[in-house]
Formats: sequence, structure tokens, C-alpha cells
Amino acid sequence: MTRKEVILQAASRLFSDKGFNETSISEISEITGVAEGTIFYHFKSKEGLFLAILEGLKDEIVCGFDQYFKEKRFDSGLDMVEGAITYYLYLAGMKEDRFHLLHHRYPYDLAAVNPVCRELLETIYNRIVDIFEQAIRLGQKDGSIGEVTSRKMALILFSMVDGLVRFKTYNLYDPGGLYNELISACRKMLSSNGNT
Amino acid sequence: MTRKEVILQAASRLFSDKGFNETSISEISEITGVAEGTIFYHFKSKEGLFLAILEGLKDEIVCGFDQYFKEKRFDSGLDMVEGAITYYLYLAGMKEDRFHLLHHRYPYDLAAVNPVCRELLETIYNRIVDIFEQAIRLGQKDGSIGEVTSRKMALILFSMVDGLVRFKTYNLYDPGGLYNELISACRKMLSSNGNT
DNA sequence: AATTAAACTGACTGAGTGCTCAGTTTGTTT
DNA sequence: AAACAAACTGAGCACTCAGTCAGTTTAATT
Repeated sequence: MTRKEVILQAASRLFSDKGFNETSISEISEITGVAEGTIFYHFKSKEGLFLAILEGLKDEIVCGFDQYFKEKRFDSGLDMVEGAITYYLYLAGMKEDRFHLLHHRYPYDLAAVNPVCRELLETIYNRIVDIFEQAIRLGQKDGSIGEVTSRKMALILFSMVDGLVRFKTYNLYDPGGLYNELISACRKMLSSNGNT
Repeated sequence: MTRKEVILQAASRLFSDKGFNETSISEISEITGVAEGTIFYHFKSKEGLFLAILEGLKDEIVCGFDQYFKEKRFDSGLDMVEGAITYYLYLAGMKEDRFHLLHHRYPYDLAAVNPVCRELLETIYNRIVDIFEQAIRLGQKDGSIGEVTSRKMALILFSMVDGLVRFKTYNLYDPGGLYNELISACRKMLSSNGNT
């Protein structure tokens, strides 16, 4: 691994775990064994380092979703919704270290003043919500999902799933035992009939 | 208003808006016109100031819910769920300045090492989730809500509603237009029959 | 072996931090 | 008016921070 990659990896873990403002360059330097100056040689500023990490995360998430839904086939739109929820939870658990970057305020505050950051966040979230929306639309065609506003319902679904991930991040409640209830609740709220 | 109240109010707004670590004592001093020393005269530390604010917020939220649900009467448990969601959204919009305190990582990170903070957060969240659970239990008695695990479904409901509030906080999507869909989705996922 | 450019270093800077404390002001009691 | 305590002040302290830069090492080319 190159020095640049070492810095990216360590910084990603620290920013995700503690947050941007709570992580110092000197800490990244200590952990990696790379001099502070080297960090600024590879990235023009701490903010630039953050954006490089966010860019990598974006690629991982977008590629991950694209690959998963290119291979997978579902019996119905409703099953695809379940697949999307399950994959999101899997991703959040698998890439916990990098995913939690999105559960701090910093990226959103930065997005308000930095168009590059705004663009990256929008790409990530739109990709996820789009998948939910596609699944709903598909379900409405095959009859597994009833008359709902697909985009709005996709947003509500996403907010539900992300909320549960946040429970774990914030150490408030353990969402592990909520998976089955979550799936059946989503099926009920979308379903065109009594199927669960 | 006493100096102490002025400090609490200004700090609350700044902590909610920018976050704890991103707000300096000198900034609170500047905005209020109160000397920095005065802040430490009234609160033993910056963390102590934060806990005082969180305590006030807890009281507001707990009292708010208690009062609302003491006065209000509902035709069914399902209607009470709708009432709880509506009131939570109302509260989040009304006391935006203070509510957003809970949408930063700091309180949860502090809770991991500070039992007082942990206690305050648990009181707040349990109070809200309890209301949802009560409503579900009531609905199961009167037949408006089907066979679901009341606690788990209460957590899912809360995560949904709070997720939408976060959308607005993070400036990602405007949840304003999602209210009607949210309510009807909740009704569907809880309902024992086809009522919406 | 000599040259050159890219990669890397870490001591340093100046701005900013939470907090302290010796001293001043204010308001109440005697 | 004298005495006292509570409220308040702001300069100063020890410390941390992101970022700089003069200098060194490494690796490839001639």
C-alpha cells in the first residue's frame, strides 16, 4: 500500500469513528507513522483529505449497489424492496468504519458551503433512494405493491432503514432484533393486499 | 432574564446549530455580551453548561408530551399513534433550535463516558418511545392495530419519524411534502385491516 | 557517478482553545 | 454609611490545532 493509501485508510477510520473536527492531523500522523508534512504533500488541506475519503466512499457505495442489483433477480418489486433494505443494512454493517462518516454532522454542514461535497452526498443518497424507487415502481407494475407515490415512499423507506442504523451508531438501541419486524412492516405499508 | 438564562439560551442555540466542539466559550461570551469568566461562574465547565442545556431540553420534551397526551383524547390507538407522530413533528419544528442538539454526535459520545448524560438521553428517548408503545397497546385492545410486537414497532415508528426530521436538519430532502404519506404508511403497517 | 525530481520529514508558527483568578462592581443587610 | 457576599470581569495561562517550509531521503535517468 502506498503512503497515500495508508493515510486515506487511517483518516477514514478516525473521521468515521470520532468525527472530522475531533480528529487531528497529528493523530493521523502518529497512527500511520507518516510525518504531518507528508499528509499535506498528498492532500492540500484537511478538508481536501476528507473529500478524497468521501469520494472513495461514494464509489464503493454506488458500485456496491450497482453490482448487487445487476446480478440479483427478484420475484416481485416487493421482494426487491426487501433486497434493497437488506443490502443497505449489510453494507452499513460490513463497511461500518467508512459508513459512519455519513452519521456525523460535518459532511452536511460542509455540503452547505462546498458544492463538491454537496454533489458527492447527493450522488450517494440519490443512488440509494433511486433503488428503492425502482423497486416500488416495479412492484406497482407486477401488482405486488399498491398505489403509492413511489418517490415519497422511497424516501420514507430510506429514512426508516437509516434510522435503525443510527440507533446502533448512537448506541441507543440495538437494532439487531428489529430486522424481521422492519421487513414485515415495510411489506405491509407497501403491499396491495394482505401478503406479508 | 437573568445572566444565567441568557447564557443558557445562547449556548443552546449555538450548540444545536453548530455543535458542541464547534462552539467556543468566547463566541458565547461575544454573542451574549457576558464575560467569559461569568460563564464559568455559573457552570463549572463547558461540559457542565451542555448538561444543563440537555436537562432543560429533557424537561421541555417530557413535560410537552405529558401535557399533550393528558389533555388529548383519541378515538382509537391508531389515532393516538398518528397523534404521537404529529406531535413529535410539531415539537421538532417548534423547538428546532433546541431539538437539533440531539442530531449531533456529541451527546451520544458523551453518554458513553458520562452517566448523567446517558441518563438524560435515555429519559428523553424512552419517554417518546413509551408513548408510541402505549398507543400501539391501546390499539391492540380496541382492535384498531393488529398483532405486532409493541416495543419493536414503537422503535421502528420512532426511527421513521426522527429520520424525516433529520432529512430537514441535514438539508437533504424537504420532508414537508411527506407528512401525508408517512401517516398513511404508518396506518397501513400497523392496521389490523384495510383502514387508512 | 552525477543529476534531478518526487516523496518525505518534523520542528516551527500563529491563531485559537477551555479555564483560572485577582480584582471590581452591584445589591442587600445591618 | 459600613460591611458583606454574590455576581461579574478580562487579562493571562497552558495547551492544541491546521498548516508551512527548509531541508533530507529515495529512486529513476543519464
